[in-house]
Amino acid sequence: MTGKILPRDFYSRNTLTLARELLGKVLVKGETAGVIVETEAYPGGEDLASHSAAGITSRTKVIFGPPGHAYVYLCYGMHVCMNIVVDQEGSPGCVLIRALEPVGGLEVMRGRRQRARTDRELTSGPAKLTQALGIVLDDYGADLTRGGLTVRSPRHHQNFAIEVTPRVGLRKCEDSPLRFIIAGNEFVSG
DNA sequence: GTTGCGATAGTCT
DNA sequence: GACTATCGCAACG
Repeated sequence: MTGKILPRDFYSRNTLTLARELLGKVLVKGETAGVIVETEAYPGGEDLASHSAAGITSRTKVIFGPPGHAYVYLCYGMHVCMNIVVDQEGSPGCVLIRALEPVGGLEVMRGRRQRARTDRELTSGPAKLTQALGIVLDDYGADLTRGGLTVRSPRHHQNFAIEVTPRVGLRKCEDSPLRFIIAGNEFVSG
């Protein structure tokens, strides 16, 4: 179902490049897996919507560390969202994973997301996909090049068109075109 | 099918 | 003490 784990070097490029490159890659946690079909870039620095714009805190420190790690945080007091730390150590940058197309462990996902009435609702949103894959706050800082939470190449490469739109759910910098989706994919969020 | 709103807790001012 | 990178339910059409 999935190919090789992506190496550290893959992640040490700029944030916008990674937001595009991560589309079509496979996020794997335990026996569950999904193809990344929607991402958002949070470059830090000048981008005031990035959590890292406020500087290094206990929550954001992983974003300033080496790339290829997970930045997991709690949103609205009840939802868990997952980012991938990118760019070189010392340069803040991360990519929010907003939607997946489930490709493995569907039965496990359905068990974790009883509210989902269709398979589309399993992973068509940032907090839905973490619930479906069993990603929790304890996965903060996890190394994505080894262990139970990894990102891999797809076994069979497919061509697809990429669409760019503004990011979702922001009050700051809401017009910046930093959201990337696989055009026409059914599992992209609404 | 669409719109509106309440829940809930960690983080920073 | 305010704010939040969301979701799901209820009430419409």
